[in-house]
Amino acid sequence: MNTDQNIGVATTRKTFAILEVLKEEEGLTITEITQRTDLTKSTIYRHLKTLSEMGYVIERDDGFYIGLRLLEIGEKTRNREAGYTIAKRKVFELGQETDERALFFVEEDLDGVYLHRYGSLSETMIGKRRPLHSLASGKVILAAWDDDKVDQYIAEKGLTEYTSNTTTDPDSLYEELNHIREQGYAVNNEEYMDGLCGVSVPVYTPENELLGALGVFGPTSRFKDKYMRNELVDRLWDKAGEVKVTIAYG
Amino acid sequence: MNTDQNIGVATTRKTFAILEVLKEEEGLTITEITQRTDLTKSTIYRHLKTLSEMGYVIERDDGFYIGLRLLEIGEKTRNREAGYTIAKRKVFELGQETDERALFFVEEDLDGVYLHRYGSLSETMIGKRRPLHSLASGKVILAAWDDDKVDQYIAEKGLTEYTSNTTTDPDSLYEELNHIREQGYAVNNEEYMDGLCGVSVPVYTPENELLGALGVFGPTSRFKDKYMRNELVDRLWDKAGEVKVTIAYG
DNA sequence: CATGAAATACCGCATAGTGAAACAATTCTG
DNA sequence: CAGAATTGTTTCACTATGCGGTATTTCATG
Repeated sequence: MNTDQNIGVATTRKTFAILEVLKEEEGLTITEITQRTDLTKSTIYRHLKTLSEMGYVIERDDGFYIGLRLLEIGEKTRNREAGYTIAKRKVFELGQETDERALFFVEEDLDGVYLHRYGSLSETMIGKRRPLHSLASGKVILAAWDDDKVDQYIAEKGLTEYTSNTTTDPDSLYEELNHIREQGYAVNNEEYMDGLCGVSVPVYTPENELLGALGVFGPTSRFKDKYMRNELVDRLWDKAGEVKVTIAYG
Repeated sequence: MNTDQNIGVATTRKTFAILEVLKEEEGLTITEITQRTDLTKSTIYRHLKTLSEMGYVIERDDGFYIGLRLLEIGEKTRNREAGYTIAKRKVFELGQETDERALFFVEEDLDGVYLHRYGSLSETMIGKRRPLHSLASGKVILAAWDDDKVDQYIAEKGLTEYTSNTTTDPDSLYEELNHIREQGYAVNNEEYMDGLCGVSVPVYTPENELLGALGVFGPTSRFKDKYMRNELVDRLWDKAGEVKVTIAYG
């Protein structure tokens, strides 16, 4: 067993260190990237030239930018499953019909990731990662797992406290997940961010495998218990069912 | 001047050679990637281990997949400009209102790239690259350039013929671009693919810089001249104007 | 035109990536 | 269930290649 970081290619790590910096802030110059990484000017220079020659990075007058060839690669993940594309449509419909923010959420490496979102003002949040135990959609995914995998999540990721409402105790989490399994949906009551509530349901494939979670979220002022548990949940179940049916019968 | 491919980091090229293969076809094993590249088994092994350790690639039972961390990086490009996000909304509205396929198109490295699209069945096409001279949206972008840049496009990319309707002669192209500049929109009459027509308008920022092109496309049977040039163009102009206004005044 | 800063080019050195081959694990096959 | 075949993983010696310090050029600025 080899657990040290020495496996693999150090050069590739450097390349992605640069790309991650550009993801955070575009239009940086070489010397600005020097300050944000522990890489040398010549190293960054060489890497950026390589990347821009291949189109993964774009060089403009004011600095370097992420290239659209990386978008092309990344988008592959959103088209992997037929259900993902259908879910995209459902997210938009949800947003339009409820006039709230809506999302489709999947898990990767024990993180929750936004795959589709409706209702963002400036940023789409797509690809952003969130802790599963602190969001309605995340808890829906946890509830679909067996105890072993939930244990693994707790062990590897920990139940970090984001607000005073975050579930940080394993036993409480297990109890809550059982409850979610029974009722078929999850609610987030300001557990990740103060003032933000949400409700979410699981989306299954025709083979009854979990595809992801479909959810709606918004300000506490508007997201009262009755609103979420009656109006929104029913609509979410409908949409989740439509995804399943559309996968099966087009 | 250094024009050979020896500039830069060869190792990074190998990493992306692997990622490009996975973009084309996910779920490949190491030996399958060996057949699709000129890389050694051990090299691919080491690169994949590095990439999956960083989350840019996901290892499953049946092979390797593009990781969502690459989606996160790639999505940065779609949120770069405020106008991009607004255009996304407009593309969806266009699709809903016309019940046709709609797109928002930008240029990078002399290629046209789909940034937003509505109405795809299985694949979103986002990030896919198309030749500018063979699509309505591409010609709109060419028409916004000065002759020098159009010359550069012709020289570097060439006017490849995709159908018998593709404009392959520089003089005809210049003539057509002038026409597009006058009328303020472009039409694609089966110039990229037989049976496929489209119409597109430019989208400008409040500073009157070209942001991209907004378009609608569909089958020749439905996309008659009057339909495109009256109904659709007016609606496209409206939406393009709304993008501009929304950028300026929120 | 001088000054400073950033980008680019150069180059010797040692590291780190490479490929071949050996080994282990897994699957296929009769 | 044994043996074969395929694939994944590890090892290792070699040297190609990535690295960083420095030199040079370009560019902006006063």
